[in-house]
Amino acid sequence: MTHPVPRRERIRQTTIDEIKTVAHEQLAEHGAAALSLRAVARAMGMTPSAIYRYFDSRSALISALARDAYSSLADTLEAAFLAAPADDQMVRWLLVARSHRRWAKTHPTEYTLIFGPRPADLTGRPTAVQNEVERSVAVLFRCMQEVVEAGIVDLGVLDAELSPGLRARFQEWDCTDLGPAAEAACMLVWTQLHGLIALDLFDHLPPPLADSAELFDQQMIGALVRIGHRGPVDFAEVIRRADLTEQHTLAPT
Amino acid sequence: MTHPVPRRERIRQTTIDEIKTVAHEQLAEHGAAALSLRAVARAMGMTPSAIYRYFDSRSALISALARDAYSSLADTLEAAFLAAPADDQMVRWLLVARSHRRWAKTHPTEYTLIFGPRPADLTGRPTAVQNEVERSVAVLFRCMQEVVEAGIVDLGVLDAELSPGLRARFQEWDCTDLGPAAEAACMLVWTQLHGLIALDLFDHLPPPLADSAELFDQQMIGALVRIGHRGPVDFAEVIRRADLTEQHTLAPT
DNA sequence: CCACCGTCAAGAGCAGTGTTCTCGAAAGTT
DNA sequence: AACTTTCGAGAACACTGCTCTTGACGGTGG
Repeated sequence: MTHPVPRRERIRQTTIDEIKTVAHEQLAEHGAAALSLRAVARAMGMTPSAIYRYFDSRSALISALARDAYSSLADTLEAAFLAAPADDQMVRWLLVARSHRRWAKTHPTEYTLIFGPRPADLTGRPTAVQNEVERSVAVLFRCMQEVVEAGIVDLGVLDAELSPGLRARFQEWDCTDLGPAAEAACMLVWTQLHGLIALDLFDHLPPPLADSAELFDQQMIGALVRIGHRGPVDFAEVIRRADLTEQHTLAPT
Repeated sequence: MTHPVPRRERIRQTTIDEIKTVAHEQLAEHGAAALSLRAVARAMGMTPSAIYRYFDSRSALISALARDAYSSLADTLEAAFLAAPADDQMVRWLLVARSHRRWAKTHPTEYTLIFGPRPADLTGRPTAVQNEVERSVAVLFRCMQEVVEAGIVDLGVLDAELSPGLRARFQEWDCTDLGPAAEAACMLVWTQLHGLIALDLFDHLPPPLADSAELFDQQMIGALVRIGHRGPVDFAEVIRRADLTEQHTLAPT
């Protein structure tokens, strides 16, 4: 049988992958700023100049790693969404949020690469990255949509809070068929999620609260509930259900 | 009259200040990672080695800048708190939050220096930085205390959400005489505030929402109100009052 | 007044970096 | 077999943070 893809390009792709792998290790160890092309080349028995056959510059390499990071995060979120129970929207949201936090904790350097200052010279992004990030927010939107449709939260309260100008901005965004209030709700939980993860990851929380999964759960459930809950919510009960399904899906690996 | 402080140390302090000033400019222009000791020395007609008489290393310089940034932010917040009307706790909180956002927008590199990944090798911090950051959170606590005492929000709802373990952690924190629920409330608005500012500053918001003061106001008021509001709140009215006092205090400069 | 001594700045130098160039060897194509 | 494209090596340039040594200046004590 013949190879549909030329042998030349195949081995080229493998070296590209090897470069990215080695670079990924260096990045995970010493941080993004300390990523050295020469060190990467040295680690894989190459000359620094040879790397330039595969990446135009150091920034290009980091950009590629950043794109992979975006993709990895999106994969994780989608997987969490699909693995979560479809009939319990509250825990589904909590599990998605948890997987986001877990990913950030397991891939700290990638997280800073994505959400840190200036995403590593991602200037020339021909919607390559954009697609990946939209996959992530899509998961968030689906969670929100489910929660609203299930009648768990009422967007009426939040809708009343929106100023005309802000509502116009949300309508201009319009990346879904949900209304402006739903988009505002997404932004709300989104900022809360990112805020807590970032503060935690960068050691800006007081010691007793650092690395606290409980604080995260409480804030994430609360973020959803406070949008406009109908009736009281037993936080502990939600957490217990989430823990249960998580053990169920994580155990048989 | 004689100088109480020796002339020697005085001129030394001025050169230290000059180094910090020049470094600050370079930092503001090309970012923190691109700060070059040689460039700083070149800009002020010095030799690179001479700078080592004043700063042990490049990290030491950046740490010094970071400390100043912390101090600057704390000053800004305290000033905003004092300038705000004491009888309108809701707008007082909004004005403090706004000043935080404004500071972040006017000092982007300093903000990333503070809240970005690994605060620039701030390993040896003998509570020097710690004091400054506590000044900042103190302002937040005072806002929360005022709002609670004024009866604007009810901590009872939030208190019911806390799990025993989480309540224990908050009590262990105990950096104020307010209860665990109040501290949880502070963390809530704190994460929301930081999350939105960080996302905005690092260009992670969709274009229609980028750099939106309206979104910020809505989220900040909402964060406070949703903790446990008594009766409906007219967001537009709060914003109008805040705008008024802001024009009042900003105009006569 | 002079000698002293701590402080300062300069200069050279080391090890490292990203990047660009040229050149020879290998691989694939005709 | 000849030609072309691709690849890697090596040298070189302009940087970087940092260290060490060598003088020079200035305030202070004899």
